[in-house]
Order: sequence, then C-alpha cells, then structure tokens
Amino acid sequence: MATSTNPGARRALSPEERRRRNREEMTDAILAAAREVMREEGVAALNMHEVARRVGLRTQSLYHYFSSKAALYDALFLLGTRLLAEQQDNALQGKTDVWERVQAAIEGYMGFAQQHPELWRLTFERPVPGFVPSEESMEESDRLLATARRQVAEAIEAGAMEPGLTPAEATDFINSLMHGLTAAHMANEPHLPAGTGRFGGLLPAAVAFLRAAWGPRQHESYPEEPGG
Amino acid sequence: MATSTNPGARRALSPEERRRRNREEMTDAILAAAREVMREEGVAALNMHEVARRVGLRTQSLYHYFSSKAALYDALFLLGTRLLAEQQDNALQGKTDVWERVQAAIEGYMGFAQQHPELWRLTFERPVPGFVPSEESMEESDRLLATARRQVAEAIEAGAMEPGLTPAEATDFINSLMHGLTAAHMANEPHLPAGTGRFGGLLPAAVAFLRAAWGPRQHESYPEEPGG
DNA sequence: GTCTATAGCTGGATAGAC
DNA sequence: GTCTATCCAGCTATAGAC
Repeated sequence: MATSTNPGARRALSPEERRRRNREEMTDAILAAAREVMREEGVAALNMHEVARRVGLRTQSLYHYFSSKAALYDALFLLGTRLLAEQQDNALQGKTDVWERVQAAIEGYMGFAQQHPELWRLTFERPVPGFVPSEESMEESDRLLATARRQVAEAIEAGAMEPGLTPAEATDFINSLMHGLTAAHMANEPHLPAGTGRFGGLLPAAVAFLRAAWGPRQHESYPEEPGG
Repeated sequence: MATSTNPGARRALSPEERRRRNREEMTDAILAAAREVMREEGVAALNMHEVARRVGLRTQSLYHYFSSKAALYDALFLLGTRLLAEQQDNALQGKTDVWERVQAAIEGYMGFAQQHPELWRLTFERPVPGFVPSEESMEESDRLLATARRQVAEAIEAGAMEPGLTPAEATDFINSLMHGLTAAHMANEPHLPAGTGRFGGLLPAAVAFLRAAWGPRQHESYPEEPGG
C-alpha cells in the first residue's frame, strides 16, 4: 500500500492502479454494450462483433476482457442476479407486514424485469441453449432463493402464513406466481411500467389471493388443508 | 371433382393431386425438421441451412415451401397454437366440475410445454425479437384466449367461482399462474413429465388455493372482496 | 492492450439452368 | 421443384506485430 502525506485528498494512481481502473471501466463498458445488443436484438443474438463496434474496439480486443462469448454471458448472468438481489433488499427495506413484503417482492421482481429485460430473460428464461452458468454465478443465484425461503419459513413459524406446504414449496409457489405475472406482462405490455396494465395490474389481486388462501384462520380449523 | 367408377377404392391420384400431396408431405417434413433444430439449438437459432440439410434438400429449395425464415416461424407459431387448442379440447372433454376443469387446463398447458417445448417457447416466451406473428396466426391465438374467457365467465355466472375480478381478469390470472408454474418446471426440470417434480408437483396445491380463495362462500358474505 | 491479418465457418437469399 | 453457382454478409477465435 502507498503511504500518503495528504490523507483524504485525491492522489495520483499508481500505474497498476490505473491499469486496474481502466480495465474495470472497459469491462463495464463492454457489459453495458452487451446489454444493449441483447435488448435490441434478443438475448440469444448477442455477438462479439456488435459489442466491439459499440465500445469502439476491434472484436479481437474483447478477448482480453472476456475469454469467450460464454464468459461474457456468465458475467451478465451474475450481474443480473446481483442487481435483482440488491433491488429486492431495497424493496423489502422497512416493511414488516408479511403480505406487504410479499407484494413488495413481486413488485421488485416485476420492476427488475421491466428495467432490465435482457438480464431478466437471460437469468430466468434461459433462451441460450448452450449456456450454463458457472458455479460461482449459480451460488449467487442460490443465495437469492435461500434468502426467500428463510423469510417464508419465518412467516410460517410466526403463524402469519399457513400455506399447508413446506417453506421451500411455498416459496416455489410464490416465485412461480410472481414469474407468471411478470412473463405475461413482458410478453404483452413490456413498455408499460411494472405493476400497471393488463397483467401488472393483477398484482394486488395476486396478493389478496395468497392472503385469502394462506392467511391465518381467525376462527377455528378448516375441514381440509389446501395442500392435501 | 373427378368422378370415380369405383367408389371407396384407392384410386390413382391426378397429377395435381399428387403434386399437392407431395407438397404437403414436404411441408410437414420441413416443419418437423425445423422443430428439431429449435429443440436442439434454441428457438432463436433456427436456420434454413440446417433445416435443408435434415430434409435432404439444398437450402435454396426451401424457399419454394416457405418464402422466408419469418414465414417458417409463422407456420410454426400457428402449428403450436393449433396443437395446444386441440390438446386443451381433449383435456377438458367430459369434465364438468369447475376446479377439475381448471386443473385439467393447467395440466394440458404443462403437458403441451413438456411435449413441444420448442413450440411452447416460440408461442409464449417470444425469444425471437424480430418475429411478429401474422394476423391469421394471431387470430387463432386470440380464439384460444376467448374460449378460456367464455368458460371462466360461465363459471362465474353459475356462481361456481367468485374471484372478485372480471372474467377477463380472472382468466389472465389463471393463465399467469399456469404459465408461471410451467415456466419454472421447464427452466428447472424439463426432463420430468408434466405435473411432476418440484414445480409440476405444485399443481394440485395451485388448484386447491384457487378453490380456497375463489370458491363460493357456503355461509355469508366476507368483509372484503379479494380484488378490492 | 490494441492493432492487422486471417482462418474457417455459417448464415439468408437470389439468378437461372434443367 | 430441384439443382448449381454465387453473392455478400456475418460470426468466433487465433497469431503475431507494435
């Protein structure tokens, strides 16, 4: 580490720091360009030529940043997972009521799909046949699911939710419903903001539906469990 | 129409009949080959060269059957819509109970996706950016939705279903849930039969939830409608 | 790190002979 | 209806100079 006689001030970067910074900037630029291409031409139509053109490099120079097209896809997959995780963290911030949190999570997912359709498709629709995410990327994606499961489990334990399913199953169900509404929105009215339009507008109804089916029974037990 | 002195017997085809039959056979072979390619290499990776190779023609000869790649896509889209409509008709045959019918419809959709993943993706995930179905194809697809809406409307009118939504909204909701479960199944366990596995196995639960949330109230009115 | 050059392949589509 | 021939464009990736 270099010592500084002027702490807090912006100091000149060492050559290797500058190199690292430049590399990061170029990497970010490549990722941004790749996302543009996927948005305009389809996720599966991503190609190194077009990306290179957009960042002002020759195609071949891209290979200094990403060793292959698959590596680029993988970085995009990881980026998508991280952006979604971040967005969900923010969306749930400060919300304590279970159904409010469910609604916020669905809203967050829909918003993510609407804001970053290319990353959403890559991550959740898998339209690129040959592409398999690396272990590292899958771990990040697994973390996201594990977090959701933990929260559903807590809600069930607290008696705020009675799905008649295991926490893992209940999470899968919520996620499927969430994805279904989002996919319908994206296929039919992708230009409309998340949570609006023919399918986005069904969000409150979806939460009300879950609440009606899973909400704690105020009175006594029902004749049959839903999951039976 | 040609007259026949030997009705009921297999008679020789006229040249133009033979031509038409040959054309139909070749058309079917091309469609089958195209589906293979989409299944193996991804919907968006369909290409005329590979299709031609598989049917034993030169690429250029395909253009006698489909005037462009887009026309081929369109025929596949139409085929998918028709196959699904047929499958749903069969699945609902003889079923009268509303929830049994809902379950059968979801099962049918899942089965369609599982048996014809390439047509399902083309029709419902739209992974080919430039591709817009022709009016004719869209009409067929609209018919499918209209049929579903009619049935939901009837169920609501008969008092068998109280979603607190318009028939169109309730149909969209069911379809979204159906698609969500199917998409999750296809993304995670496409090799497992429809209705089984981590997501497919949630089907009975999904129907039970719909019944719990939308089933007719045996006693009096609830304080609030779910859709409010 | 970026370039030129290039290999080597695959793609959609057309013209015109047979 | 199918063919040969052909066009022109696109693509991933490597080798090696600067």
